[in-house]
Amino acid sequence: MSATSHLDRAPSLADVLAQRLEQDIAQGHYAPGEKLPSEQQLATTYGVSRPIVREAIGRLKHDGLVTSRQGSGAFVAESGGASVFRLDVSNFKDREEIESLIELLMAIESSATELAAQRRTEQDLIALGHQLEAMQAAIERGDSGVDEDVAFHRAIVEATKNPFFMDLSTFLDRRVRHFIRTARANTAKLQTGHMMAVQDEHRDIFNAIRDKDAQRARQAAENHLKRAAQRLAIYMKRV
Amino acid sequence: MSATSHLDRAPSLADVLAQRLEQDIAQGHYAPGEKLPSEQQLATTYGVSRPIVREAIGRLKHDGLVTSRQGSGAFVAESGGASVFRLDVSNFKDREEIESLIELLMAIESSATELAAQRRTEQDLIALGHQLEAMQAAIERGDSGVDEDVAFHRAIVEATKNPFFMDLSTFLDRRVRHFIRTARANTAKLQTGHMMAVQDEHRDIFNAIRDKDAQRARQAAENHLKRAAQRLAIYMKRV
DNA sequence: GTTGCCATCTTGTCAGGCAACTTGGTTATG
DNA sequence: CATAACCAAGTTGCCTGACAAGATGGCAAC
Repeated sequence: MSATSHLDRAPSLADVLAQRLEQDIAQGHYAPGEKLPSEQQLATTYGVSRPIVREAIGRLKHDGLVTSRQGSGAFVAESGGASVFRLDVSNFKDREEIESLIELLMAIESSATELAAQRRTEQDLIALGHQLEAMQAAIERGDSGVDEDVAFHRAIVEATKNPFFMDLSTFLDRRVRHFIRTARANTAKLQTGHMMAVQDEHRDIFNAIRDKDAQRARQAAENHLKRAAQRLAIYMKRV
Repeated sequence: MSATSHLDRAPSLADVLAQRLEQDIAQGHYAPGEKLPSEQQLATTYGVSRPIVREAIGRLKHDGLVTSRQGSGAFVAESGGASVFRLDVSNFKDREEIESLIELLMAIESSATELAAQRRTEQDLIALGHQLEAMQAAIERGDSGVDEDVAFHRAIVEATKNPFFMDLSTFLDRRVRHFIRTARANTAKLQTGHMMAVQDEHRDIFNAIRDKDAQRARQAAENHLKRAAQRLAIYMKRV
C-alpha cells in the first residue's frame, strides 16, 4: 500500500469536467448570462459521454453557477458569482489548515458573542444557564465535557439569530471537536484543572451576556478562545 | 432582459432524491461508515432510473457526505459531518438575509484587518498603498469607486494569508457589491462626500496596518464597516 | 403586417450493456 | 488440515441509443 492512503481518490470524469467548466466560467471564458454549449456539443468537444456532461453541469447547477431551462439550454448565472459558498476542508492532518480554521472560528465566535449580548432574550439566557450547569455537572462527574462545551458555544451563536453564524459555527465546531476530544483523552491528568479554567471563562462570558454588555462579552470571548487555543496547542504538541 | 422570474426552477428528480438522501443521512437513517444500498436498489425503491441515482449520489459525494469505492459501494462519510460547508444565499430580495450577510462580513473583515496588521509584509503594505491611490484616482475621476473599494478590502484579507478568510471575503464581497453599486448609481449627488469619508476611513485602517497596531486596526475597521453599513442603509431606504 | 403552426434543437429521463474493481467463498495444493 | 490461488457474483464507472417535454425560430396562412 502506498503511503498516500485516501488522499488521492480517483477523480471521476465528471469531477474533472466540472472543475474545468468552473474554471472556464471563473476566467470569463463564458460570460455571465451567456448560453454555454449544448450537452451533446460539450460531450464531443471534451471526449466524454453526455451523462458525464450532465453530471458535471448538474454540479455547477447545484452550486448556483449555472441555471438550465429545459428546451433552451444552460446559462451561466448572472452576477458572475455563485449563490453558494463552498468551504472545502481537505484533511485534518494539515497543521496550517487547522490553524487557519481555528482563526476563522475565533473570528466568528467572538463576533457572535458580541451580537448575542446585544440581542439575547430571557429564553436565550435560560438556555445558556442550563448549559453552564451541565458543564459543571460534567466536571464533577469527571467527564470530558467536550459535548457540553460545544453546546454552550452553540447556545451563544443561537442567541445571535443569524443563520449564517449558526451554520458556520456548527460546521467549524464539528471540524475542531475531534481534535479537542482526542487531545483531551491523551492527557487525562490535566483535565480537571483546565476544565475549571474553561468553566470560569464561560462564566465571564455568561455574565457579560446577562448584563447585555457587548464589549465585555467580546473581550471575554476573545480571552476564552485565546486561552483555549493555547491549551489546544499544548495538547497537540504531545501528539 | 427576460422578465421571466427564475424563482421557481423545476426541481429535477436528482435534486429531490439528493435532498432526500441527505435528509436520511442527517437524521441518522444511515449511520456513518455504513454502506448505503446499491444504485440499482435505490433506483427501484425510489422509482427512478439509475443515472438519476448516480447523479444524486454524485452530488452527495461532491459535498463530502459520502465516499464511494468502485466495486464495493457507497458509504456515508465518517464523523457525521460534511467536509465542505455550503452557504446558500437564496435571494437578494430578502432584507433579513442581507443584514445577516453584512453582519457576517463585518465579523470576517474586522478580524481579518486585525490579523493583517499582525502579519503584513512590506509587499502587502505596498499593495495596500497602491489600492489607496487607485481609490483616490477614482474619486478624482468621478468614478463610482466600488471596484477600488473592494480591491482595497481584498488586499487586506490577502495580507492575512488565511485562505478561508480570503475565500469567504471574496464571496461575501461579490454578494454585497451589487447593492452598493446599484445604490450608489441612484444617489450620484451624495457620492463625492461619502467617498471622501470612505477614503479617510481607509487611510486610518492603512495607517494602523502600517504601524502593525492590531488593536487600532480592528477598531478602524469596525468604525469603517459600521459607517459603511449606515451609508448603505440610507441608500437602501431610497430603493 | 400579424398570427398561428410546425420543424428543430435542447434538456430531462429512461433502458441496456460493457469494463474495472472488490469481495467472499471455493477449490486446489502443500 | 491449513494455506494460497482462483473464480464468480456484486457494484461502481462509463458508454450508446432512444424517447418525452419544453422552447425557439422560421414559414405559411390570413
